Amino acid sequence: MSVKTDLTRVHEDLRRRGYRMTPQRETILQVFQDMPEGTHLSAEELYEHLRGRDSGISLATAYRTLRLLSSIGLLRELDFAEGHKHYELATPQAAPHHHLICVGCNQATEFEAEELYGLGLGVAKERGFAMLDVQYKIFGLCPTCQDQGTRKL
Amino acid sequence: MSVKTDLTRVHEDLRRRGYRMTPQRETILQVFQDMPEGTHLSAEELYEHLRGRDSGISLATAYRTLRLLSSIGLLRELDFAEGHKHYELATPQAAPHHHLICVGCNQATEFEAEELYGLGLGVAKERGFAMLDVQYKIFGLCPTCQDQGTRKL
DNA sequence: TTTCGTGCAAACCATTTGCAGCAGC
DNA sequence: GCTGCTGCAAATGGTTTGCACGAAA
Repeated sequence: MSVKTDLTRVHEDLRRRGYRMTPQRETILQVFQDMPEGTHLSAEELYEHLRGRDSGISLATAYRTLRLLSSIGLLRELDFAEGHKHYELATPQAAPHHHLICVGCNQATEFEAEELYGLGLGVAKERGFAMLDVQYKIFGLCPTCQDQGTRKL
Repeated sequence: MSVKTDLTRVHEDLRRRGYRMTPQRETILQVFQDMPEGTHLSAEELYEHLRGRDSGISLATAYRTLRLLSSIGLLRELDFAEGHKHYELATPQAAPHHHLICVGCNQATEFEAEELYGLGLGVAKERGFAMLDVQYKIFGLCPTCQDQGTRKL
């Protein structure tokens, strides 16, 4: 789990597919690794972190890297229905965490539910699909937003 | 289940909230009702159908109406992670259907899984949320796309 | 040295919005 | 007649792309 080992692995993952390791890609991965487990960032949020580090990495590169890292399975692309994507470190296998989303304040809380993974595998297999990911989302109003009746249209 | 009864109900749903019934809204609803159960359309796709009917309804109105009808629960907003939303008739209660999505060709297949609704209710309740909707998605590669190895990046 | 990756700015695409006229009720 | 609704066109916001230069391997 050391950072050094991790980077080496990433480097190999990239090269195996004909991609290169660059300081930008390294930095972006580092940002995700430095955050509490399960944190998810939008491209814009990642860009803010990068600016904080004076990395000089452009927004375009942030987007390109997010896409690349997702495509090789290092990040997971999340889509809450709010107009932009979020990304999180894809912990190798392990508990895929699902989300409870407040449509009032857009806050997303995580939770686990083992059975969802198996269920997905079953359905996928049944239809000859090779499953890549499952996402379960509950949309609702959090206690605070229920009080305020502030569902924004 | 007659169309006439349905429209009256919609009319009332709208008026109760201070909205008006217009021919545009009626037509758009009709488009959804005329499609096979469970069909989902993007705004752009709806617009094509509207053009086909020579309705003269603008794209802006299509968007506005989709949002409105979703907000009062007549349509359900779906979000496959492909950059634009889809909408489908929200059958009053009944089996919420979930989706198996091929990331290669973007085709979405539906399936049912009763247990997902109850699971959502449980998690939501546990945290004081008022649940509005649950969506379960399985991402993967359909048989055809597995063969072609055509996951588009 | 050959590609691939990056920054920049312009382009894109889905969606939203300001406005003036039109239409429910 | 008041006010919400619509069409149009312009604006917005997230994301992608063309290009020329810089840098992995």
